[in-house]
Amino acid sequence: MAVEACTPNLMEDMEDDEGPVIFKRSNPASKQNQANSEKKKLSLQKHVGQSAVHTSDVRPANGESSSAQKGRIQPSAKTPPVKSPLSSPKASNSSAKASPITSPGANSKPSASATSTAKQQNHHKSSAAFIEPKPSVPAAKANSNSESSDDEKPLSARTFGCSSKGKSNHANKEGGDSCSIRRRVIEESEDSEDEKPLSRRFTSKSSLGESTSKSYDSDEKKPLAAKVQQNGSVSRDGPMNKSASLSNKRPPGEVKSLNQSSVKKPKLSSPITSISNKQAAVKPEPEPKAEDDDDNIPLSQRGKKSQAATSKPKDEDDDNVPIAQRIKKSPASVSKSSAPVKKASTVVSPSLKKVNKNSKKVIKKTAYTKSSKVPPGSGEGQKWTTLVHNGVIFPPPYNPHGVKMLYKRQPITLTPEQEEVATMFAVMLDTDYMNKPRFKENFFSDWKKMLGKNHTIQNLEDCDFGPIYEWHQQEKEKKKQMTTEEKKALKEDKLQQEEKYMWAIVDGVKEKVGNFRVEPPGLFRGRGEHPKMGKLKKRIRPRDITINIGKDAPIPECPIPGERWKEVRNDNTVTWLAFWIDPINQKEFKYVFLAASSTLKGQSDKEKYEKARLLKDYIHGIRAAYTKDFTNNKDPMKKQIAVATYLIDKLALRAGNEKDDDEADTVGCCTLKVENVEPVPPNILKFDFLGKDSIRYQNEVQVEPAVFKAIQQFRSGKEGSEDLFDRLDTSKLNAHLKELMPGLTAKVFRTYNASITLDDMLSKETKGGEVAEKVVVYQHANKEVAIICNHQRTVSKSHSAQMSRLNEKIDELKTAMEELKTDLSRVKKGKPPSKGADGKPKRNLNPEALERKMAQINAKIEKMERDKETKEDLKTVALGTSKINYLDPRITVAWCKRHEVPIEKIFNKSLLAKFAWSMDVDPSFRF
DNA sequence: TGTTGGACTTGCCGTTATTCTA
DNA sequence: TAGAATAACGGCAAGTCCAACA
Repeated sequence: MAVEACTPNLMEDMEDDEGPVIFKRSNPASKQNQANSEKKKLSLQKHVGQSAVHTSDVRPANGESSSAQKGRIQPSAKTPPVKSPLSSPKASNSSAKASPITSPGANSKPSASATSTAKQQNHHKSSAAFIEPKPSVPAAKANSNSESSDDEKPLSARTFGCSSKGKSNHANKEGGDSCSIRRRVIEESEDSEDEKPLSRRFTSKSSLGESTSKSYDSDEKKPLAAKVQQNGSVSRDGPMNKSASLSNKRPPGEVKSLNQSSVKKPKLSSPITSISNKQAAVKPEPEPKAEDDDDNIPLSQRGKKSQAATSKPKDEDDDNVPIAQRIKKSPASVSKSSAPVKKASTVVSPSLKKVNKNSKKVIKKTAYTKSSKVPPGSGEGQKWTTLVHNGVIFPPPYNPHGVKMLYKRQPITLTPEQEEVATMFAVMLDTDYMNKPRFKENFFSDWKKMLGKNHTIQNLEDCDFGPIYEWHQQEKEKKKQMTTEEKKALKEDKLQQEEKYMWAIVDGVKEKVGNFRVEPPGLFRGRGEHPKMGKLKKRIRPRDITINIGKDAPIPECPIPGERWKEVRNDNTVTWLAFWIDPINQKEFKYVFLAASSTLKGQSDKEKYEKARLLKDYIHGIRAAYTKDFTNNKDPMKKQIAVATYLIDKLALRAGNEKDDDEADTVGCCTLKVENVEPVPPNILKFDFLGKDSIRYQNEVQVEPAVFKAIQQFRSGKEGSEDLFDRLDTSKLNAHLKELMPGLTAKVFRTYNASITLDDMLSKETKGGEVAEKVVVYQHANKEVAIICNHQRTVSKSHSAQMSRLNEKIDELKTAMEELKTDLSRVKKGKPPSKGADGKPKRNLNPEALERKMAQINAKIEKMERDKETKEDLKTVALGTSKINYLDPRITVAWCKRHEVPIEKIFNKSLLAKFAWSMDVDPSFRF
């Protein structure tokens, strides 16, 4: 089906695609604004809200309903209003301005520390259950891989592989030190220098990349190297220093500047069937390449095969092969893969059946898994047979502090309910939310309802929450001052109270519960420019909560006397233990699930990765198919689907569901607006949009000319705020993807590309050496994945201080070095050493001793320089997210086994528990 | 066929615990 | 041993995606 797509032309284009790739990300630097907290506090005032009393939701528990129920399904109990112990006398109005709060201070938040020292439950059972019916590893197929080799290449291989120069752009926005990581595919790598931002730049490709081929065969059989000498701290220096660039998140205020329109898509929605009947499942690579095929191929050979396939100049390593090039890469492979695709062009299933000569094993392997989306009651969607747990624990009732805030400089007496909400606001005085008018408006609007329309407080501007803020700071300080014993006692006390809620018994197995604590009331902290930020998140009560539990299990006792659960269900087709309606968005729910380490979660995790691995078998055909479609297809919807799939695959974009007006205005692939993608001739696309969590995505990518042309076409005649893909939404896209591979959805590409990138980089870059060096290789690969997925983090508040300290130390060492040099030359001439800074004569050392000292200092300086570089390099890259969500742990475990790296060097306790199912993977496992 | 409800995963951040360094 | 740096943990917001419903 895609044969035609692979025209020589295209191939050429693809080659171009190999240029340096730079990830560009912005730096919102929202935190940076903390520095302004002083100023912020000066202007806490805001507008008057409304009247309309509405307090019942926020009142403290005053149980009035009957005692704990025994029945199965209980209707929610209605609760009469709670009498507030304190009346709210009217405070006198004075015209004076509210006094500003002066003390800055740490961010505060109702802490819910709860250090649950998770007793590790036995995962043996569970992991045993997950043990794959490990297919006997097929004989190495050292041949015929050319066709698939490229397809299986991770994105990074294309994007970062070729000496890409990571560039960092620090664009200061709103006083924040925002910067960006730019990834791009422009030929002239040198130009990166031009783009160098204020701060440093990093060459994104380290020397690591050079060690492409190395056989790990010899290591394969070795046991997990717990015995390997650990080298202490993981050195972050080394090759990884060089990579990428920095970025910061988008400053809140900048959101608007992007003109993200909130215009919602009037979807044209042509029926998906129009695609379906033509596009058939893309057959996986025909060769009987099992998931583990590659495992047995020495890396060196793999390297060779891909090189052969590309027949590129020697120094141009395979990393640099772009998607399209892979598609075209081995003509043979293309035709091979395309044939089945064509063949399959009638129906999905036949091709799939065929496919599953290959994927049979996959299906078999995942046979233990059940579709999670089967109609309840059908029996097939069953998630558990018996489920016992103790429900949830509620935050303690509000304990009034009695500190009076000021209104027009006069102390105001508030009811406990009013005071509670005022306190929620007061403790946020030193956060960035105080710079957001919407936050304050929403807060005041909700609070005003509680105050009542005749209350003295009529506007936020005249409110001075300073006294409450100060009180809160003092409380924090007191807590800090507690002795270790006191803290320990508190902790133990808490643990004791919570212990019973921490566990559930699922099918007879004790499993940890994830979030058994009901969320405390507070002010909603939406991310980005969320329209509902600042709204009151009311206190959740038992009557809001639906419990899910086994039929024969005892109903959890309602922990608040006199109240009862909203409902008790016995639904074994779902995994949640409890839920309540999200008080901020009534259309949504908050669930209580089992912890990540549970069998159920592990199972679905494994299914996720198996699906992504399955994509490896199909990816070649899929790429060929979309290439053909965006090149030749005249049907606008198909063309859009093809381009969207290309972007999702190439850039790891998210699907991009439609959003309501009451959500932050962010986009994903399907919801990109015209203004988010700027075509720059000849074939560069500049992306700039706010993605999930309002994290800015900035990137310049060289794309295939056909894609470039298509984008221009999709844009033509549209306003900036209109949808780029007006014929498309995620359901259509996913429906289409499912025709190409069973169960395929947009997000699978992210998992696939992340995992295969890790696998690829680890295999290419791991050399011998100390454990610490190998760990650095891992971190480097991890970082590349994080960049691909645009996983950012806020620059820590102390980052610049830390950098300055490092610089100071380096300077000191350099000065000492200079002195030693002088002394050495003096000593060599037979003179005494110069006097010290204190004017006293220094000890007379012989030249050898001086040289030794100099060497030591030099080593120190070098280490510090590396630390500095690494710190700067990673200051905006979040490595954890991909590790937790996108990287198949089996890749890591197998690599650790092969290279005798203790797994604890890579996975912390939580991850070890979460990935217990992957621990017995064969060392030869390859994604 | 589009919309919505529902269930789940993904993701960033603040707090707390642990480790490192002087 | 204290304070700083870093890692781990947990909270909760915000995505994805499926299927029932209108």
